Parts: sequence; C-alpha cells; structure tokens
Amino acid sequence: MKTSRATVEANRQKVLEAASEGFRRKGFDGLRVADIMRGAGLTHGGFYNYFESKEDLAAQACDLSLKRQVERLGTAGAGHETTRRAALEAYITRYLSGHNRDHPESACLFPSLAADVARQSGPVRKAFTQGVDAYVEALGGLAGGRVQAIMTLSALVGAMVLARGVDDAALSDDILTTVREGLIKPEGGV
Amino acid sequence: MKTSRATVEANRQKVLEAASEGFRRKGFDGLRVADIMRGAGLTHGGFYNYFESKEDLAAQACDLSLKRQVERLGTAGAGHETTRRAALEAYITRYLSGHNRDHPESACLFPSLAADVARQSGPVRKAFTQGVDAYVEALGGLAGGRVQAIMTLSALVGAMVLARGVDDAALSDDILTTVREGLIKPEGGV
DNA sequence: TGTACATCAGTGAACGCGCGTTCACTGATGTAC
DNA sequence: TGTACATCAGTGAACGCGCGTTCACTGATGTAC
Repeated sequence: MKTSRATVEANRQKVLEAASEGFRRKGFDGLRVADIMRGAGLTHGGFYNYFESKEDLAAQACDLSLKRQVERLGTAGAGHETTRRAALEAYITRYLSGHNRDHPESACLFPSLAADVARQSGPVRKAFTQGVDAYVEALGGLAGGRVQAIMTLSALVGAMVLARGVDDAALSDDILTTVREGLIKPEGGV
Repeated sequence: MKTSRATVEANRQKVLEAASEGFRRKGFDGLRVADIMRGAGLTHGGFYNYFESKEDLAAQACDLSLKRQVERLGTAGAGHETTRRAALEAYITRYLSGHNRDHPESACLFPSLAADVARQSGPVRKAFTQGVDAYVEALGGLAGGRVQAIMTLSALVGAMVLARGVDDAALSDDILTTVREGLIKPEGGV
C-alpha cells in the first residue's frame, strides 16, 4: 500500500541507519539487502524505492557513519573536561574501550571497513576519503596539529583492528590497554 | 590424469601461494576458488584434492602468510645495519612504503585481512592470533620490548589501512610519510 | 467539505547469475607379480 | 626388467543455494474537481 510522505522519509532513514550499523558489524559483503530491510522493519522488495543499488546505499551509509563520527569528535572538547588534553584522553579511552571493540556497529567506521573500502569503487571510496580528511582535521584540534592527529588516528585504528581480529581475550585486552596508555602517558601522546 | 607425487605436492604449494597472495589482494570473499586454482595453473575441480573447503584453505593460507611475515621480521636485524635501531627504522620504512601500499599481495597480512578475520570462524582466527603473538614477540626484539612493539605495530597497521582506503594520492602519501617519520624521529619511536 | 480517481510505497514471489562444491570420467603413475 | 592392472590427480560439466534485483499486485495516500 502507499504510505504517507513523512513515513516514506522516516523509512528511508531507518534503512540508512540499519545499513550504517550492519555494514560495520558484518562488512559490505556480509550484510544482505534483505537483512538491511528487515532491520528497518520492511521487506526487501521496497529497497529500490530508496537506493539505486546496494553499492549506492553503501556510499550513503559510509557518509552517514563518518559524519556522525566526526561530529562526536567535534563535541569531544565541549564536555566538562577542563583542558583539551583531558578531552583527548577521554576520547582515546572511549575509542579503545572493550565496549567499542565488541560493538563495531556503534563504533568508528575505519577499523571495521577501511580494508573493504579499498576494494570498493568510486562513491564509497570518495565518502571514506572525505571522512578521513574531516576526521584528521577535527582530531588535530584536540591532539595539537595534523601530524599528531595522523599518528594518533593510525594507532587507534591499528589497535582496534588487531584487537578485534585476535581470538584471545587477554591478548586483545592487552593490545587495547597498551595503546591506550601509550597514547596517553607520554608528553604529547604517540 | 594422475600426476606424480612430487608434482602433487608442488601443486598444493602453488595453490597455497596463490591463495596467500590472492586473499591479501581481494579479501576472503573477493577471491573465488576458481581464481585461486587458475592462479596455480590448475582447474577448479581439483581443489578438493588439497583442501576440505575454502575456509580450510583460508586458515592455511593465513598461517603461511603470517609465518613468512614473522620470518622476515626475524631476519630484519641480520642485515648490514650496524644497530638494532637502524634495522627497526629500515623495517618501518619498508613497511610503510608506497610499494607495499600498492601491492598488498606481497605485504603484511594484518592491514589487508584483520577486519575480515574478525568475521571468520575458528581456524582462521586461531592462525591470525598466533601470527599476532609471534609478530609482537619478534618485533619486541627490534623495538625494545613488548609495549613498544604493540604501539609500533598498531601505528603501522592503522596507517596502512587508512592509506589504502583513501582515494586521494596526496593524502595517502601524507599518512604513510607522517607515520613513518613519527615512528622514526623521536627518541624511542612512538 | 466530500467524492472519485490516480499515484506509488510496500509486498512477496520470481528471476538470473555467481560461486562453492560434487561427480563421472581420463589417462598417467605407481605397484604387484 | 617387463607387463598388466589398480589407483587417483586433474578435468570440466553440472548442481544447488544464496543473494541482488525485478516485477505484478495491493490498497492507503494525495489530488482534482
């Protein structure tokens, strides 16, 4: 049956959200169109009312995930911390938490999908590139410049990627803890 | 037709090599069984003479890739460099080279497959975990301890993952160069 | 404001292709005598 | 050492399932009068 315009737009958002989370959890290939639609409370046939293809959705979902991620970073300095340094440390601690490791669907996109992105075509890679650019810019504000931002981001992403791949809880925790402390303790981090 | 025993073993090795490279280039899902066999100069039907399943091969291929990677690290200190520090710097420079970024099939497995591994089952993850363990141990010898090794590895992996995902040559180069210099310049790296 | 009609969001069956896996077949290798 | 036979590595067609995509259909929404 036809649906009211407000509902249509709400449904489109639900599909995007479901995809944004699902792709981070299962990867581009691991998440099926039918799963995405089910996650949004719809049936798979209606998918093409919203998106040209699964790949089109992937690009838009990446864009959404990354914008959210950068936003979160932008407001990280606006908390109750007294200094930028404290805000950065709080951010790093949250980024490398066991919760984020175990819930990629609500965590940063880079560790989940960067390797997949490298094998995707145009639009997805473009969204990813803009995301990295904006992320480095935003993190630079907290971390004290572009160089520090790139170093910190690399360590965060690498640590999370390794901690997620490893099948041993102690080793996984060790990686997260070591990098967290390594980034926080020294004079400037990294 | 039947084939001599020496040929059989040689063919098995060829299949493993083709898989080891192919998976790093295209990911677990992106590389088809038929492609692997073609890469080894065979036809797809014979695949199950060697391996129980594609997943079984994936585990063995990971194991092979990682053993090679750790070996290479183990001999990195045996070159003509005069100090361990120089050997470490040479290793980092090679790891983060444009050549390695553009040729994942001959580069470290972690940046290519870690995220995929997290979504694979038992045997693959086990091989990966042992690889990380052995790698950290070996890198610790060069980098001055386990903590430094984990920090360094995380930065290497993160930088490569981001540099590969990004669709902009300048940004990609910038990431590699920044992390390379960041790891090399300061007193102890990281 | 009410009514008749056109639109189109959502449904679920069906299509078609790709890919992992199986299988009957072959002929060279390895073995028994 | 030579010969006859059994084995089995490799081949390529075929199977079957999964998944992205399409399509005919429906009924509620939106619109024209």
